[in-house]
Amino acid sequence: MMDAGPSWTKERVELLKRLWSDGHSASQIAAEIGGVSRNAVIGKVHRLGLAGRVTKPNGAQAGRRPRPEPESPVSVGGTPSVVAPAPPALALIQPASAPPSAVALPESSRVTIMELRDFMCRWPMGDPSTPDFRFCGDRAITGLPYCTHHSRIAYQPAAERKRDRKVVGFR
DNA sequence: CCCTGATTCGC
DNA sequence: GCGAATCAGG
Repeated sequence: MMDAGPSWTKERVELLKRLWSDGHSASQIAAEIGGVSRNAVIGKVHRLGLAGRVTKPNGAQAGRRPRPEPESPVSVGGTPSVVAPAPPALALIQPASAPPSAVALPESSRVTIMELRDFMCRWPMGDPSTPDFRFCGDRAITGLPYCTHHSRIAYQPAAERKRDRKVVGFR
């Protein structure tokens, strides 16, 4: 019987259209239809002109592919030695203007970056990528970015470590 | 690392 | 036309 590779039959295309317009993702559709990869689905969607269900702001659509460039077969396989401009240290940001509820600060409440003040502990709490990210906000030790509690955590001396020295190698 | 869609290009 | 590879981004 029919065992040829399940190509884009009319039925499959219609199913694709329906699922796509229903908001299913490409991988979901691929799994639903079966026998095709999500790339195949995406490719088909584009060929059908169904792409761009949601118009994103500024046409800031995902993934662009500028120009891979095959790489010269003749050139020597040299080390890229790419320049790494990465900044040496992460600068902590602090608000220049006064926070919403300035003056009176609760002793121990977490603060947002907008509420963070010079004298507040900058110990990060939570996931910076989530909206509930906060800083400790307690009174920081003068001259240090952290409160007493977090300073102890941040600046742990190498003490209490010399005991129990096991024989690591020869001697 | 998981996921998303977009794009390119050899087939 | 097809879709793997590769990309950018959440």
